Amino acid sequence: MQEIIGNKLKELYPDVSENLIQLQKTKSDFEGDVTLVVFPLVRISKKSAEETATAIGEFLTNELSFVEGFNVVKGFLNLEISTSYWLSQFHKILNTPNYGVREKSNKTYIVEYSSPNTNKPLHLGHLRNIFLGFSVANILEANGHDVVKTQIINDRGIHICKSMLAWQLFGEGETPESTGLKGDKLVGKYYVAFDKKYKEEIKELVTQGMEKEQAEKHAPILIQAQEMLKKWEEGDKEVVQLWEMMNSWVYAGFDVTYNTMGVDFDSLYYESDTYILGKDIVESGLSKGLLYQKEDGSVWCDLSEEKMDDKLLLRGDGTSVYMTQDVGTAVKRFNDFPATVGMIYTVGNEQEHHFKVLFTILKKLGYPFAEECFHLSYGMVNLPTGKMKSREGTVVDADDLMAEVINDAKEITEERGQIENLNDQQRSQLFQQIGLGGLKYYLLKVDPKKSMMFNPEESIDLNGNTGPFIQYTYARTQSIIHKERGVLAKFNPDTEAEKSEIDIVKHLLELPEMIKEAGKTYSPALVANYTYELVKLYNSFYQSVSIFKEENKDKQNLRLLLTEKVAETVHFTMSLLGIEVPSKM
RNA sequence: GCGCUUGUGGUGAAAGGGAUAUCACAGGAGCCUUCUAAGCUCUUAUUCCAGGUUCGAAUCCUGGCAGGCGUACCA
Repeated sequence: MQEIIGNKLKELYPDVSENLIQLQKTKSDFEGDVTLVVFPLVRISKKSAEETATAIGEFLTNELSFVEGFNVVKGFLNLEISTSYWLSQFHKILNTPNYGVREKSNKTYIVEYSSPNTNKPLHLGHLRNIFLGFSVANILEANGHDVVKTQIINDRGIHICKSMLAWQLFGEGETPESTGLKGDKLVGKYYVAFDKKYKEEIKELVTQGMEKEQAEKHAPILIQAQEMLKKWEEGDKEVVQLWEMMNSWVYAGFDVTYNTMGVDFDSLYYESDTYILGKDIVESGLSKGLLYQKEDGSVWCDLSEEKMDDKLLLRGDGTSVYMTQDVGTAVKRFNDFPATVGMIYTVGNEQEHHFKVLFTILKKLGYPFAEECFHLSYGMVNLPTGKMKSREGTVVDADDLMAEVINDAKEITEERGQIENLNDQQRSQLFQQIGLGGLKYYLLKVDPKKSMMFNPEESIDLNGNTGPFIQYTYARTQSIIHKERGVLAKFNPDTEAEKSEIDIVKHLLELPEMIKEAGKTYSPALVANYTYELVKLYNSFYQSVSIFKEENKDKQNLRLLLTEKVAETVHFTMSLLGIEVPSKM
């Protein structure tokens, strides 16, 4: 429509350019469907806004059959568009296969999310991260791109050795099997055990008269952990074996969590692999003179031009830091997937500086893909009690939280759901869909940039702008669709239509643009808001007209088709958020 | 100190420079003999402050104020 009106306007004012034509939805307080903002055009028309608007309104009403009338309010030209126009647009939608999905672009995007440490279980913060990354991957796919979902697994380093050591010291041979604990939980338990012992030792040293700072460096258990790390780097057989065993526990535990979450990955990168490549790259960068070395042998990247502090890439003793490994990972990924035009790092905003530095270093090392890296930064999830700290045990565990929301869903559904005809397996699937749907929607509907407060006591809402509300509406559509068998005839675009029906059509027409925008801005929140808006319109429609009591077949048909299309769209957009929709609830 | 970022009804959020700022929750008033009331309809209440750019600013710029994050030979 933008195009048609734009072209028409050029007949009236040959000088107008595309960007002067601002069409938008008419606000609900005014008559009309589409509004042209005429202020930008007054320079060309050389008349007042009101006069210009009236002139254009008259012109368009005469020239375009679908413009039925117009009104002018303070320089805004509200155009009234015919019902038949909207219905013909709806007809087009019905005939578009995979409406909303864009054509193949032959471009590859890599989306990284989760990227856990292998020394503790996943927590609430990971949930926001993973749901966000997973959803962005889906959105990019809907935009026609090939997507590689990946993560970097931080499986080595001093923090990993800490839980290994604690297990060795206090574990008495415990295994997930012997304890019945999930592998990641068991390992996490020893990470906490390490910290407890460590703090005790510090306290003891301080009472013996040592400065706190010194004590923190000289606690025997820390020294032991550092020795273990060294042994690991040297390939000590026993340590590596222990490392492999405990990591395998953690992975088995993570798999269970990912499975419940309904997310997956296409490729995995391990820090234990990529840090070596990182070191090689840094050394070659040094020999090319792109990096510099200090007297103690440490290697740095000069960032003074960028007004940042220089960044260490290799320690004096030749060991690597986090950044070294990240350089290696990035290079490896672009080698593995040469068609990549974008790499999205889903990582919390606490690491914004880190990624700024990373991308700068990659650029300085001469990798053109540095331009294609993007840090999808999101705000922290806070608790009413303050910040989550894993060592202090103030985290909300991912598994626990999911179990809790699923249980909430169970209670509420048993109370008011329509589940008489479902068997046990179908019921538990439904509870999971609702509980997780609520949780995912809750975490995704907010702009990722904003930090958020999460109250586990109150858990998640079920009314209003929530996942279950959308799921509920979907279930309604399904119940209608199940009854409609045989009723549906061919669509007749010449029928009459209610306002609530046209409103749905208008919103459906916005789907492709929304998908595009969400892909461009990596924004699941946009998808969530769109879907919410759609089901609200549908519920309003649902309440105001009857489908099966309608005697006019064409009208009834339109309502059924709208129901089907809304259902299909909700299914699609919710799937972009990683949320399932039930046919009954 | 410096850098990034956020400030919108009581609470949580929305608004690609456009009209009288939109939703939800909570509060108030209604709607089930009718396709699922986890729903619908109505109602009360909001742009941190001060300047500036613009025909037009929640949005852009400058300066404050307040919160968050960062500024490691940690990850």
